Amino acid sequence: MTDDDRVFKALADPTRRFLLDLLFAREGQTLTELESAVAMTRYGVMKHLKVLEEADLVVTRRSGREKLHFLNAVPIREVHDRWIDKYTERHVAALIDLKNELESER
Amino acid sequence: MTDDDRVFKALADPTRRFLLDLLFAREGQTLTELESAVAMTRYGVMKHLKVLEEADLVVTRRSGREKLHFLNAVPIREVHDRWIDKYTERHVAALIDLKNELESER
DNA sequence: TTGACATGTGACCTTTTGGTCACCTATCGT
DNA sequence: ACGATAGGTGACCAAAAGGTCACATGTCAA
Repeated sequence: MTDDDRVFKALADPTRRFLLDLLFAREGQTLTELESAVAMTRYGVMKHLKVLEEADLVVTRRSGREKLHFLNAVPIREVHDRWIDKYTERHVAALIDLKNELESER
Repeated sequence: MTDDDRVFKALADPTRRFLLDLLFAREGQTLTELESAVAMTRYGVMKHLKVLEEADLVVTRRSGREKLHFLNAVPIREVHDRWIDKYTERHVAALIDLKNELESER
């Protein structure tokens, strides 16, 4: 499995995207903190965090008995740059689409 | 299942990303053409294309007995703008401002 | 030092996903 | 008209993913 593949697969699950949202809102949360924010047992959250870690979307630091989780945006940026930009051609395409959209509404 | 979810799930599979690559390289390919480019039966490709269509990443047009497939980058851009930029802090402010400006003129 | 707390592991189950196949319909060219 | 060609459907199967649980280790704090 390639790095890209791991990242895309990790992003495919809504719970995992929500965990990233939580870490984006506040870095350094523990498993227990994250667990309390989703309707799922600790074990489910652990599995999701493991997937995110293996995709390098989350990095961790031990602090005593706690494990702190941090969002790492680098893989997202890489996927973004290597793959998504190719299809979005943003600055030009967005304007063209918007123009068409507005014209069709007249 | 939300639109976002469908798009992320569709992008999670490497074969589907490859199909998008193929359509990016040459638009309007038929099922048979696409099939010949991947190590899989026609039925497998059909299933993947169905997932891509349901995510609106691929749009189609019938032409006689052929079905032509086209890449549609709009959902990718939406996911990109709504979700990925949040983590990558890209410089898209100008475009977004312009979009908002144009939209407010409606 | 001992009980509560934070995390970890492996087995287990269910649902989803990826893929194939038999069979079917529609359309083209001659 | 008719064979070849393009695409479609539903059943089916194996593998992977999502989730829970029993049990286990390490760490804090009084």
